[in-house]
Amino acid sequence: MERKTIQRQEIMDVLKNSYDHKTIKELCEALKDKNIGQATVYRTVNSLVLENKIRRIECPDGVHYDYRMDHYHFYCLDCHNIKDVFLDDSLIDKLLLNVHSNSNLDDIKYINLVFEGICDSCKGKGSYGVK
Amino acid sequence: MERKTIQRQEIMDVLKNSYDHKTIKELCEALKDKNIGQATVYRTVNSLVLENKIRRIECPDGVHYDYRMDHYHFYCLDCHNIKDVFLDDSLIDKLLLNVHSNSNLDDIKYINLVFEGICDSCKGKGSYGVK
DNA sequence: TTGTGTGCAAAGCATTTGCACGGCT
DNA sequence: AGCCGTGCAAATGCTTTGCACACAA
Repeated sequence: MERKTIQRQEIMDVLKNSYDHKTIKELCEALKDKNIGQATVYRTVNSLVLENKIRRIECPDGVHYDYRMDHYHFYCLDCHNIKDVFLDDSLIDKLLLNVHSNSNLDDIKYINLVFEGICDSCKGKGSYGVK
Repeated sequence: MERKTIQRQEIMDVLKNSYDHKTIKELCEALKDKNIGQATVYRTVNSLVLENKIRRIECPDGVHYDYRMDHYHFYCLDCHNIKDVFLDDSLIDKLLLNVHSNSNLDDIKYINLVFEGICDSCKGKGSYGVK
């Protein structure tokens, strides 16, 4: 997929202008007045991920997307919010070096990394696990 | 979920004795002569993941499971095989410290980490991306 | 023009759920 | 006995696909 289409541009725009991390459903919702079919949203988002233009965030509550590739994410198991996690580049380098020396894998194209836990505001509530 | 049932034991046994990283479908397949319903497999596996007894591996080709929690995984985008990746504990500690200092999150219960790339044997073939 | 992208609707899968029954404790 | 876990089948939900048309190159 290489062509610049209106749909592709609109989808990127929604992702760029979002402060949250949208799911496919939310993307469709945000684009509903633009008359873009959900099949197009799926196809476009998939190709953007393959091109390393956007990040796919695999969370327990489903898949979310982020238009930036320079950071990772934290998912709160209590409130289900996603927070950005910026890691030092040097640490990522060490990580890749470690993978290489321990497993002899040196051609890594993508890192799927999500931390799951309890965020600061939820820790105060002490409600995790309470039904 | 706490009870020791035959089904729960059988499912753990299959995972323990597998060298690959089974999907739900493969688990059901391996258990088909044991007369265990797929709903039970789903329910049991989900609770085992929540209890941190097994690891959920989110790959582009679907979800796989590993009965060990002491390592991470690499997914080959070409041959779709999954390889174990052992990371130094000290590095994981640094990772968590980095998350804490950069994002103020210190209650992390689970790390979802999958490296995606081209494995050694596929690199030789040079067939990645060729249709 | 030519082939790729799009929309729509339907198909395809993976996962969850309702319900009655069975088996741990 | 009481309740949780199980099996079955159906329901749900997410994602992909077939096809005809539209549009970027």
